[in-house]
Amino acid sequence: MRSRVQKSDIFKALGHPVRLRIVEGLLKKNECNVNRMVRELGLPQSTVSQHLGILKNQGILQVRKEGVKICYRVADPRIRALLSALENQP
Amino acid sequence: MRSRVQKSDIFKALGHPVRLRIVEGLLKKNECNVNRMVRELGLPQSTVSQHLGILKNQGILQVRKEGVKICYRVADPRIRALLSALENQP
DNA sequence: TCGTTATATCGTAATATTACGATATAAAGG
DNA sequence: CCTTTATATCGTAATATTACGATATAACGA
Repeated sequence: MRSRVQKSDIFKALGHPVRLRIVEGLLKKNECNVNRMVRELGLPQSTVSQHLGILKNQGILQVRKEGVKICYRVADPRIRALLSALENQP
Repeated sequence: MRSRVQKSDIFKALGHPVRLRIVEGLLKKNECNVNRMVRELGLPQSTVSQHLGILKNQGILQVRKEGVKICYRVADPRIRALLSALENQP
């Protein structure tokens, strides 16, 4: 339940370089399946899946099944705003 | 120094409920010394100091000495934008 | 100088996270 | 049914974080 997710949990979930790369990639691509992320990240499948699970649990990502493939996308609209807040003003 | 801080490190630093409370309090008050934060947070002084150190190391907080007291404030202008990005429409 | 106040750092036990191979599950195609 | 492909979960060793008392440091006032 996203209502039970604390604000600090959102930050915590994004506070890992791999997870941040996943989220940024998804914002760019809109949607991506696990295997493609595994290839692009160059990390073991179990590692990527574990990170995806964390992001999903915080309500940051959302899942859609497409046959055998599982496609992830960013579910929380605040995430894009969050990241662009870091890009701007040095 | 801030140039070496990864984006995910900013999120990581904010990804703890106590540190987030500290930062939010400082954004509200503009500036605050350690002892006052200790009183307001109701946590041991060493615990608060440890969290302040983490926030300072990431360039999120900045320090000013005022006699014996050490006053902290938010140094990184992106932090306010970051937090308000989370407030709005979920 | 001494005591007090304010803050940081140390030491460390408890807890949490991370990475990753091994294994499980489940859909699709033959 | 069997195999392959895609993904999740398990088990666990290594590592990191957390909380907090104890201790150190440093400035101030008496």
